[in-house]
Amino acid sequence: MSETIGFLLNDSARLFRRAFNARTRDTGITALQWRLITYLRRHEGIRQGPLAELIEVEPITLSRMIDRLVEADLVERRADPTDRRAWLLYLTPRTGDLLNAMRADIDAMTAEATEGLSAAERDQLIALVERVRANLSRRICQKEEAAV
Amino acid sequence: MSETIGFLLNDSARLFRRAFNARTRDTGITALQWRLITYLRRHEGIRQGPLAELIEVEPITLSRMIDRLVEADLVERRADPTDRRAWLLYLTPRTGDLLNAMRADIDAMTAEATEGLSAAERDQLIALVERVRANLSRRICQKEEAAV
DNA sequence: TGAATATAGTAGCATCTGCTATTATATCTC
DNA sequence: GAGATATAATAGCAGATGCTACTATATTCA
Repeated sequence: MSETIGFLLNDSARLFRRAFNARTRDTGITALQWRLITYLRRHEGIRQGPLAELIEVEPITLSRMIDRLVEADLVERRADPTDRRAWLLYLTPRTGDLLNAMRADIDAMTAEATEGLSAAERDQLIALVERVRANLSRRICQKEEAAV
Repeated sequence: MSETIGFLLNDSARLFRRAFNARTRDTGITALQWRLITYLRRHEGIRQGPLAELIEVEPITLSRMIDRLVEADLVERRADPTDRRAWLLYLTPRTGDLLNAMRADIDAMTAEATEGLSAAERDQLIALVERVRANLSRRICQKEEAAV
């Protein structure tokens, strides 16, 4: 039993990304870009820093994802009038159409990934993985607090 | 509820990698290198192709990971006497010591990630994620068969 | 045997990720 | 107000990942 939960999660996540990207390659949107956009849609006008914190990636990671989305005309950076260091993030008109067009694929992917699981098992899976995520998330915060 | 299981898995896996790498940085070994080495230890003398298939990554992905491990003197590539295209992979003497030294950290990480879960819940989590992984793995195979 | 086909591995390109360090701007403190 | 400190974002570097295309070698088949 040397297969720990960490590596199991990593494998599953990677296989999911691969399947997702294979399915949506013609749209030019990757799995993680789609997910970032869905977050952004619910927080239009947010700065990069808080968005990075929200999805719990490093600011530089987000910065580069935004670079590509701006390049693809899916996201717009507007100067923050109250702070010249900061950008405010907005979706472009293109984005809504793309999200809608991809929605069915996402749902199908999710269904395939959880095929054979009962509704109760799916709920339980999500609940358990969320607890793991919370544990790992909490560790980081504690570490930061300890450093202060 | 737009948080699908795929993205949840991805987040958890990423946070696990981050915590793992922060903890083992002084060893120079990343989470995924450690995991590759543990596979390799049980299959010394294997070729790159079959090992890639075993851990279900693309051959080129494995090839580059092996490059780095060779560079770090943890893995050795020996020419296959029966096929001049192929390499046989072996661990170096350094590797065993490193694995033993890291074992405690891995176990601690896993414990932290599943903190608050009962033994039964941990088993269930692993069982459910394994089913998801199997689903996603199977999809690829079906696709390949369909393509033939 | 020689040409067609298949296989083992790698190169180029791109995305995602994070660490450390840096720049530009804002805030705080004296 | 000026210097110290903090913050928003980015640059350089590196690892992990996969796609397409390629090279070198092996196998097959005519």
